[in-house]
Amino acid sequence: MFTSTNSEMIPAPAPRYPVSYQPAGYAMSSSTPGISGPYPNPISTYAANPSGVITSQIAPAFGTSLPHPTSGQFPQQLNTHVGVSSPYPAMTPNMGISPNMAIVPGAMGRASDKGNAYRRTYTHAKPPYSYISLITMALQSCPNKMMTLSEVYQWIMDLFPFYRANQQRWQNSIRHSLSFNDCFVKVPRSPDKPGKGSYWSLHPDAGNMFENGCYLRRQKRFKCEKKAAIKAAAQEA
DNA sequence: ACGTGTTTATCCCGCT
DNA sequence: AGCGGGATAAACACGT
Repeated sequence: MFTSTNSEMIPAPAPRYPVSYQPAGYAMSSSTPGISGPYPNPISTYAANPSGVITSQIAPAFGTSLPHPTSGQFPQQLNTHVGVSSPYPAMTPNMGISPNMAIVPGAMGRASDKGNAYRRTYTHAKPPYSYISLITMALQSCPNKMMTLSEVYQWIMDLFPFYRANQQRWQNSIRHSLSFNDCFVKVPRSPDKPGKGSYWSLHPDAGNMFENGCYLRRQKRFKCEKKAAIKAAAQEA
């Protein structure tokens, strides 16, 4: 799919987005030895012209894979000796199975796993990221750092098969997160780009909420003082 | 009608 | 136990 590393022109599938943005390519990497996580690797975005031809590759904001959910480190920082495509450090044979991993029948695994009837995979497990971090990653992956609600949904579903089910439940949570958390701000559509819903972006003062920390839980919730003051005044009246 | 956005409520969990 | 952050449910308003 979108896994080519050279710069030749690659015909893209029918663009889902009118803007010059395509979501991450998918690389299930069944040939990758060791852990074959369901997460795409690399996570890259591509600019495509209106006819759907990719014109350039945009450097991914989050490196070539997703950050480790608790250390914030990327796989290549954690592990350089195997081609790990999941956001976790590589497993060694005696590490056991992490609680976040699902075990599915149909072994592949690395050579040392031969005889093991199971393949380690995250495919059906809930990704270990909070909705806030998922939204943040989605927004940061986009060249202009803003997305519509439906683009956020699509980004999450493209990357995490888990979220292709029970959409009503988690999408409600996404809307709640966007609206409730001051770190996300609505950006009105420009008149030349009519459509449904606003764009969402990260509050400029929110900083990098997950930079050195945990992708499950922020150290502290970002609160916009101005917004709080307006809210307090409204309740006073 | 449906998607989007806001708000309130409740539960859970980890931390102090 | 109290608190804060997050997940989920649900009611409601609004615009297309």
